[in-house]
Amino acid sequence: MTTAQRPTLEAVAARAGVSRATVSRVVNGSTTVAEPIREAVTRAVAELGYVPNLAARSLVTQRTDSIALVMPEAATRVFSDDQVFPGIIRGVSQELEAADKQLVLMLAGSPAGHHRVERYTTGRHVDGVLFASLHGADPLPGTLARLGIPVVCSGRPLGDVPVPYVDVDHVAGVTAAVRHMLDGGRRRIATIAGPQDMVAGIERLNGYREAVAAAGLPELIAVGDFTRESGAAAMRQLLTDHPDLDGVFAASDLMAHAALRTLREAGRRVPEDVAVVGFDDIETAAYTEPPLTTVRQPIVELGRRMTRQLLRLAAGETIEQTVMLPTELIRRASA
Amino acid sequence: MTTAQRPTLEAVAARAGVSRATVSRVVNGSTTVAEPIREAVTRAVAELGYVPNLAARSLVTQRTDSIALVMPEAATRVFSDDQVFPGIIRGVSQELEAADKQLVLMLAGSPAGHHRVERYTTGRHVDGVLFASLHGADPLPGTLARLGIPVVCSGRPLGDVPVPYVDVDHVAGVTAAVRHMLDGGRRRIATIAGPQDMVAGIERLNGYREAVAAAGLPELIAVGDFTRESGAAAMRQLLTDHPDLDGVFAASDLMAHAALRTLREAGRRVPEDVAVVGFDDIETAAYTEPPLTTVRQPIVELGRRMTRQLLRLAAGETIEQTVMLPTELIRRASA
DNA sequence: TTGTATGCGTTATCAT
DNA sequence: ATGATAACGCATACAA
Repeated sequence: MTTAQRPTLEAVAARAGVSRATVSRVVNGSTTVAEPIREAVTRAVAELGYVPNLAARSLVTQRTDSIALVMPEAATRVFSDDQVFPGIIRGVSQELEAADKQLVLMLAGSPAGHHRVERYTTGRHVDGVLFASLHGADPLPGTLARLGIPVVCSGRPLGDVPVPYVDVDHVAGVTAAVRHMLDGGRRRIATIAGPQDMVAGIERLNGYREAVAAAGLPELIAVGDFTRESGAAAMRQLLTDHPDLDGVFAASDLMAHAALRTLREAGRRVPEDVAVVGFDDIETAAYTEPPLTTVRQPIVELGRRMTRQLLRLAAGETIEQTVMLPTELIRRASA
Repeated sequence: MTTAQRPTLEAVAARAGVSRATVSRVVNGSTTVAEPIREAVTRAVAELGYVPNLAARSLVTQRTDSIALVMPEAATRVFSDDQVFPGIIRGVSQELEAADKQLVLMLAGSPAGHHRVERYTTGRHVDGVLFASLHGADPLPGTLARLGIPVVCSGRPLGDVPVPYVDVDHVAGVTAAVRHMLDGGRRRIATIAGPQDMVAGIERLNGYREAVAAAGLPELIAVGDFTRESGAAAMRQLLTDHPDLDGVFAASDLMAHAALRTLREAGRRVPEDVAVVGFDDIETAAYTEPPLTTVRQPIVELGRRMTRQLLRLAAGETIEQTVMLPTELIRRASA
C-alpha cells in the first residue's frame, strides 16, 4: 500500500513559483495577495489536489476545529427507538457543518468510557464540548468550564454548576398536558415519572405536581426510567394503587406507549375510561392505538441551539447562561 | 479566559530530570526504560497533569487515531425511529473505544455535505473511513480505496467497486419470512419493497422474488422507501391491485407497522385475513397491534464488525472482502 | 539504556 | 505585497 505522498504547501509554492507563506495566505483567504498570484496559486492547488494538513495547522493555531458531543451510553437506552439522542446528533451535526467543524462523538457508558472522555476533553483535543442529558451530578462539565474549555449542556446540569445550558420548557409542556386532561373532565390524574437522576425526569414530575396541586387534586405517582418496559410496570402499579384513575401523564412517549397497552390489557378503554398523554412526540406516537396525544419538544432545534451557543462561546463571545425552548401539545386521540 | 498553559514533554522532562526522548518512551510504553526512571517520569506526568498533544503526535506519526463514520443524512429518515443508524453508531463506538480511537461522525445529506466529506476523508484527516448504507453508486468509497485509505462499507457497495464490506444475510432472512407464511398456508404473498437505490432494498426484493418463484407463486410488488408513510401508500396500492392477497412481507418494520394500520382501516384482520412480516426487529415491533413477526438483523454487531475490519485494514492486515452476518425470524402474532 | 538532533506541515512574525 | 524564518510539540534515527 504505497501511500501516495500528499502535496504540501511547499509543493504548491514551487509549482506556483511563490513562497510557502503566500500559498498559506491564499489558502486562508487573506486579502493581501495580488490577483494574478492568487490565481496561479489557486490553479496549483487544484492541479496538485492540495489539502491542508490539519494536524500541522492546529499545532500552530492551537485550535482543532472539532468539537465533542458527549452522551451517556446508558445501556441500551440511548439507541432504543427513543429519538432524543439521534435528534440531538442531527441538530449538532447540521450546525457544525455550517461552521465547517468536525463532530467527535463520545459515548460514555462505563466508568472507563467516562475517564476516557475526561482525558480527551481536558486534554484540549477539541475546541469545545457539548453534553447531552447527563445522569446525576457529573463533575466533568464544571471541571472543563473551570479549565476555560467552552462547554454547553442540554438540560440544566444537576449539582448547581455554573455551566451554560439549553433546555426545553418541561414545566410548561406538562402543565399544558395536565390542563388538557382537566379540561376533559378528568379528576384522578396520575403520572408515570421519568428517572429522578435526570433533569428531564425531575422537571416533568415537578410540572405535574404543580399542575395537580393547582387544581386541588391528589398526586398519583409511579416512577419509570423513560423506557417502555418501565412504563408498563409503572402503569400496572398505578392501576393497583389507584384503580379509579381517569388520566395518565407519562413523561416519555415510550412509557405512554407501554401504558396504552397495559391499560388495554386491563380492560380500560382509552380515552373513554382513561386519558393518556405522553412527552416527546416521537414518530411512533402518531401510530399507536389510539394515536397518542403528547407534548412535542423541538429536539433537533435543541441540538442546533446548543451548538450555536458553544461556537459563540468558543469565539470568545459572552452567551446567555440559559436558553429555553418552547414545547407544544399535540392533540391526537388518546386524550 | 487565561488559557492555562499545558505542560509539554519538555516540562515533564525537566521535572523528572531526564530528556524529552525518555519521557516520550515512557508515555508510549517503550520497554527499554529503566524502572526507577520510568517511575520518576510517571510521577512527573501525574504531577503536571501532562496529556500528549495529539496534533503534534499525528504530525510526526502520520496517524490521527481517529476514524470517520459517514452516513447519508437522507432527509428525516436517518433519525426517525429507525434504529438502524443509531445501532450502527453504537457498535462502531464500542469497538473504537476498545481501540482507543476517536469517532468522527459525518452526516452527508446535501451535495455540499458530500463534498465536505470527500475533501475531509481524501485529505487523510482520519485513519480510515466507514460508510453506512449508501444510496446509489457512490464513487467515494472506491476513490478512497484507490488512494490507499482504509475503507469498509455496510452493505455491498453498488457499482461493483472492490471495497470490503460487512452485511447481513438479507436473502436468507427474507426466505425464512416467506417460507413462514407459506407454512401458514398463505398463497397470495405480496411484498412492500425498500428503495431500489439501496442494496438493502434490492437484496430484500431479490429474496422475495426467489422465494415466491420457488413456491410457484406470483410476484405481487409495491415499492416504498423504508418509511412508514411510504409503507402505508404501498399497502393501499397492493390492496387495490391485489385484493385477494393473504400475506405481506415488508422490507422494514416501519413499513410493516404502517401496513398493519392500513390493513385494519381496510377491514382486514391480521393475522386471520392477512399475515404480515417485517424486517429489522426494532423495539416498536414488539408493541404493534398485533405484535409484529419480523426478521431480526444484528445491527450493533454489524457496526462492530465493520469497525474491527477497518482497524485490521488500517493495521496493514489483509481482510476478507465480504463478511456476512446471520438474520433470524422472530415469531410474534402478526404471522 | 539514555540523550541529541532532526523533521513533520503549518501559521505568524518579521523584514524587504 | 511578498519572502525568510522561527516556532508549535512530538517521535525517532542515531550517537553515546
